[in-house]
Amino acid sequence: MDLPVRFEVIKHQSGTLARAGVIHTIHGDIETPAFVVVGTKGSVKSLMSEDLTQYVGNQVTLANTYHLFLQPGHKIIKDAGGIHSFANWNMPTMTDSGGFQVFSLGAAFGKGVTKFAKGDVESDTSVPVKSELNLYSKKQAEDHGKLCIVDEDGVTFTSHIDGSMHRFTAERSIEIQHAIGADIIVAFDECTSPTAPYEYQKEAMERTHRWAKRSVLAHKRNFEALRTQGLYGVVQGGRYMDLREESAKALSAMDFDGFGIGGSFSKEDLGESLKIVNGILPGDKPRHLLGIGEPEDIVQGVLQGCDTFDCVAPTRIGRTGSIYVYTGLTKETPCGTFMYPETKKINIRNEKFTTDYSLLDSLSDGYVAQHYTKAYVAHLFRAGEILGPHLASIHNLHFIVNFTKKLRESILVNSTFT
RNA sequence: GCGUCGGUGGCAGAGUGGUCAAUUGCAGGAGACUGUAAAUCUCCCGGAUUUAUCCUACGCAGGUUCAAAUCCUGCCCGGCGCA
Repeated sequence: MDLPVRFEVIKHQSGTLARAGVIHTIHGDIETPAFVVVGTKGSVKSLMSEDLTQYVGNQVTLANTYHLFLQPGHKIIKDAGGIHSFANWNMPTMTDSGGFQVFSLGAAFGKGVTKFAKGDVESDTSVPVKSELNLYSKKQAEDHGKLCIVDEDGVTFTSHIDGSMHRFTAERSIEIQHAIGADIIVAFDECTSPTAPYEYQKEAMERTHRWAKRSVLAHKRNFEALRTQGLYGVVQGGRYMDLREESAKALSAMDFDGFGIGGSFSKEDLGESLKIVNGILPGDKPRHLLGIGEPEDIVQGVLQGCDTFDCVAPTRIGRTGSIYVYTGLTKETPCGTFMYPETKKINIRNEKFTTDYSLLDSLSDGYVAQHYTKAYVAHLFRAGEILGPHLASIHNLHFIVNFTKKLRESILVNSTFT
């Protein structure tokens, strides 16, 4: 019997960890490196499935376990026949475990912290070194200014929707992901804040390893799921190279179909960090860089051996008026292994675009880029028309999906056979 | 014509003797956004300028006062009512 998620490397690039390959799933193949479109609540914000297949051209989407669990509830998705039929996503899909929400609703809640640390980050001393155990209450969460609290066994969330309390454990997350039915599911982990001190990062990482083991066991207990869904484990360790190394080793020893690389990074060390991790992770399994996907980051990730990337940036910045465009120049990767197109972002709401009748991006071959002008999209944004964010989202997604595809082609053209 | 209410920054609309270059919303200018608490958030928004400060401003013109967007007089303009 074939594994539900099977990875095939087609070419390695000499001198780097970059590789081109294919991830085979029951709902189709994913040619890697590939960008994964994010549809957290089973919806790529403002896009219907046909927008994805006809105008974006992505191969795979990612939904979120925590969000779908709260709304509409995984039972409804299961009864609807799984996420593919429920959302009309006729392509490979992934679900994230909810581990990111431990960060976004926990340590990062109300603090404006992102998983990317720029430069030196002051440690947030309010982060407890020892996990808060038991005795959780809504009031406690409010006192801590967060909507979730972590303990050894799992995480207790206060719903950001209605304040109701919910409990996630490794087993629970896997059970929900089985019900949702994505092709690739992810072990429950804790995404830590870049402001958390070393001691906490280490503790959280070790706990994530324990959850990873439990996730594997929970997955193996479900024979139906085992036949149709692949399970990824998540490497943690934050900004610390020794922890990253330790985490990669620990996860490599477990029986996963692929790996996610999660947690927080410092912008400067992203490449170095990935190099260490991917130098350890087994070469015959796919590696997904969780939540990172600005063009330059993807170049870094591909060079250092990552195969897939998801990121909310294209849709989120698109919705708020930032448009990816090519500059027309080419850039060379740091080690000179291949050339790639230089990109930049423009703010389409800027005054100067109101009378700019040129195409949204004449150098991009996307449908939106080639059929709508900057002046028109600028008008849509100014007029508050929903079509503005919609077109911007389609364009940015097509742009980044295609940008990643170009990197794949570079590898195929320039590289040696494996 | 008489009576009455009102005329505030691009617009709407607070303020009704000093704490007012004037609350707030919209419009406008710019920025942010990386496993989506996000069709969101932040900053700027009379002029000159380095914070300070100075200048010009609350229909127009005078006046009262140490001090007026705020009080008084006249004028201009608008709504409503009565002729």
